[in-house]
Amino acid sequence: MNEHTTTSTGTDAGAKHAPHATRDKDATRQRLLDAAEQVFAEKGYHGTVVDDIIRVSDSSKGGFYFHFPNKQAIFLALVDKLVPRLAAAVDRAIAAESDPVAQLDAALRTVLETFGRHRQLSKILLIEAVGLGHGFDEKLMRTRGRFAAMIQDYLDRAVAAGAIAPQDTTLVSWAWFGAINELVVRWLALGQPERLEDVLPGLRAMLLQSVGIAVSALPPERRADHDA
Amino acid sequence: MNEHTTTSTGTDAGAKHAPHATRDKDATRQRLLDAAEQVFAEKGYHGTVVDDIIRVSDSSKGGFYFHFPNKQAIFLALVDKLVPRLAAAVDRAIAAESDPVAQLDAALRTVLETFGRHRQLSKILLIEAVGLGHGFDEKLMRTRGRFAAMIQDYLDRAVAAGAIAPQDTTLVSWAWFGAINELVVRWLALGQPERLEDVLPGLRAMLLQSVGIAVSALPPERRADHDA
Amino acid sequence: MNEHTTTSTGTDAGAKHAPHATRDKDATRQRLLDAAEQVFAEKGYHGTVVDDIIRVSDSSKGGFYFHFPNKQAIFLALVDKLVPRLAAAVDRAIAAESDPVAQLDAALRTVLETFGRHRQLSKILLIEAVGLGHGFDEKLMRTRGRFAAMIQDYLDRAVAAGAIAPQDTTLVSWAWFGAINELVVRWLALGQPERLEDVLPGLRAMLLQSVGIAVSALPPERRADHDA
Amino acid sequence: MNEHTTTSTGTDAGAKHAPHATRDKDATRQRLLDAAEQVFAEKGYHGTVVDDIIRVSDSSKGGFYFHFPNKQAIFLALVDKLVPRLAAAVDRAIAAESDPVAQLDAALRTVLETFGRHRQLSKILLIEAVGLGHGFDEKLMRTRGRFAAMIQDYLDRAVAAGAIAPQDTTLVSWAWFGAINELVVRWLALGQPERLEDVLPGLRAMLLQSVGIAVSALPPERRADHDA
DNA sequence: AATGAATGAGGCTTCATTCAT
DNA sequence: GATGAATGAAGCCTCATTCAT
Repeated sequence: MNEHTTTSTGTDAGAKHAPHATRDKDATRQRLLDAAEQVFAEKGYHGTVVDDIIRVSDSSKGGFYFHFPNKQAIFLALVDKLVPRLAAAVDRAIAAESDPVAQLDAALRTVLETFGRHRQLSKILLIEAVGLGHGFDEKLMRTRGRFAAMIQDYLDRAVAAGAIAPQDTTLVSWAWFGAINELVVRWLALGQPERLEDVLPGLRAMLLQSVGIAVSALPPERRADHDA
Repeated sequence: MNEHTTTSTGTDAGAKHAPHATRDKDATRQRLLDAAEQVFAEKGYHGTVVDDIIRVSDSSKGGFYFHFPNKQAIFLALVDKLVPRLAAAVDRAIAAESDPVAQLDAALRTVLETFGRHRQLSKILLIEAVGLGHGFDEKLMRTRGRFAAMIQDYLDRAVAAGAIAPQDTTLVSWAWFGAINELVVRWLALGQPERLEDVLPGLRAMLLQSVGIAVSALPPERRADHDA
Repeated sequence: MNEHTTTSTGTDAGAKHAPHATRDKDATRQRLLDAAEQVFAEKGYHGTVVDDIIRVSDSSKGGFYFHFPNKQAIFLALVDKLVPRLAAAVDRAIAAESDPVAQLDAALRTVLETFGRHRQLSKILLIEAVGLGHGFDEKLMRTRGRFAAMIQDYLDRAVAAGAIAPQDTTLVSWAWFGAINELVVRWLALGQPERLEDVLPGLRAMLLQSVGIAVSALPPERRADHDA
Repeated sequence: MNEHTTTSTGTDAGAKHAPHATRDKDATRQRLLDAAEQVFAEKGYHGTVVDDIIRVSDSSKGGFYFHFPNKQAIFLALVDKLVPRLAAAVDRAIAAESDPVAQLDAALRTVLETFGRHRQLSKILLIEAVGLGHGFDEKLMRTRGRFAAMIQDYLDRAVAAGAIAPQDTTLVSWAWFGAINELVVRWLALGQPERLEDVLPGLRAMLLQSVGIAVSALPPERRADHDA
């Protein structure tokens, strides 16, 4: 019934006299989001019933509908929280490097680590959000497009920098997204490879080569072990 | 798309003495499958109501449940019909060529043409079948794995033939599948590019390069026009 | 119990040239009845689906509805076959004796042996036929009433013969029927006692005493073992 | 018939500050039970549709399934409410007397009066609950066994008190139960005799004699119509 | 007589959402 | 803000029965 370790707002003790106990309100909302994340990842969107979220969050029907207008809304709120987070992390990683190859390394590592660390979010973003129909589809494609755009942006800058030859970066960016996405999904669904990060060396090589950047001739099996 | 051509007895044109009136049974089943294909593609799995299929197929509740034990079953029947069809077509295309590059060209062309021609099947296979939960998930991953295996098989033979360097073909095959898949999904959801086949040249170049096969330096925009 | 070999008409070999194979017709009907008996006893009236009967009888929907207008009809046909059979057997047993006590012994033994031998019929008659609603209820009460009437008839004759004192034989006959019925049901449902016939001595004593006939003072535990 | 007197909170007449609005919840549940009692008695278990109960109780589908997991559950809830009620009443009646004969009189009177007053409950308990299949059967036999055990307990005490001779009280108790049961069923189904209580004298005499207690030749209460 | 595909009314149950407290 | 009982539209599926062959 209570704050269940309010992740986000539990620490700033200053806000003692918030009007109408804002803390608890936020806490409830957060508990609902946490529960939703867990249940959606576990049972999928349609497999999840609002009561599941209520139960796991230890709140109530009324509480749920006070914070979210409907089931779809909490799902989208979840997605909307995840995407910018990941996007920002990738942006930061890229910005920290200057060499295109190093940038790709950094970005890839960020993506894989993020997904690797948050199975639940990953499932929601990459699996559960697919095939939902209605307004979901566009939402999802916009999300995917956003990732593709980030990749394309990176590629375009690489082209501009002369690091790679001019090419259809739009197409390539979607293809890259698809490739990365599939490996994550495989990991989520099949548990292969054991550690998601293990796909990094092979994936890196493949992507670089795909845009014309020669990769050292080392056999990937070798690299996989001591690369990073 | 609705071929109605009864698979089993399609050859004897006269068909005077159809044994056990198998004609009508198969025809009804086919009408149901056709309707299901249409409705599932349009509304998605959960958006589709059994009554929709009944109505479109112009049959009845009882008829539906006579032929399929439940809603899920007809969906899987659909998928199970599509996958082998596509797989066989690709196999055939590959078998018709001997040069690895030509094989990839042929396979890719087959895949894109097939999907391009059958929007509905494509949506069902690549979008609707995702995130369905239950026993669906494994089913889907098995399907994807099957395609990945086909790609890997191709790649392994290319390695054996010395056409490409040894590498982690498992990883690459999934990545390829993801890349191709994503471009088809984009086309389905966003309508870009207008004709799915237009992704062929760029995709082809990208994939070949990704495994270390140098592709002529022609800018892809150029090639797109007279390649194919 | 499922003789499949047409019980009723199987023997008169003369009827070779019956019009339109009457033999088979009756055989099918019998197969359906046999199957119905089995399935009704197993699953109860509502738990039984017509398809069950079809399957067990190895016939067809059409066949079923050719021989019986509906599900209810085959059930009633079953009951209507059983009741006269049992009634006649009891009548015969009674007629074979002249002493009232001997008559009761004979009748009781007949009833218990019949039920004991035909669990399925018993279940249908005494359990499944109860609480069916509709026109069933009256049918059932008529059946029970018929048995009660038989008992009353016996009692009345005993009264007339001076074997027992005048009393409300209507009431007693229903009570007797209820008592016997309950012991059979208990055996059917609980399997107690192991052999239905084992209730005979105790039941006999109780019934006789209930109408004022003194029974030998032997403790029933004793009698139960070597009486029969 | 519909007492609506909430069992749990019925005593505090003021009930101003009902905690957690338990009032309404219980009231709804009770309305559903009342409605179910009525409809089940009228139409039987299978003849009753959940919608009937909804309508009569003036509640809603959701309300029904909020209070009971399914149709079967409300039926069993009904039975589970009736049996202990009757059992307790009988126990009380017996405890109030010391003489075995007086005890039987009291118990019998209680049973017949209870059933006589609650036709609906009686029908549910003695008729509708029979032949329901599934888990119902055991439930029912347990119920019947409970009544039989009560009777047996009474008889055993009578034996111990030397009021009746040692005998197979298990068998007799079931037989008694069957006899009583049948007379009630007859009254329910055939309306004979007009007042259920009218079976008392005859039944009493028969039961007492059945265990060896001589009943005075006095017509009990004039011997019910002076025999038939 | 028999076959079995087809029909469709109707049943049970689910679950997103509302609302009085 | 929170609670949880109540609502009811809608979905899936069953199954007795019909009917063309």
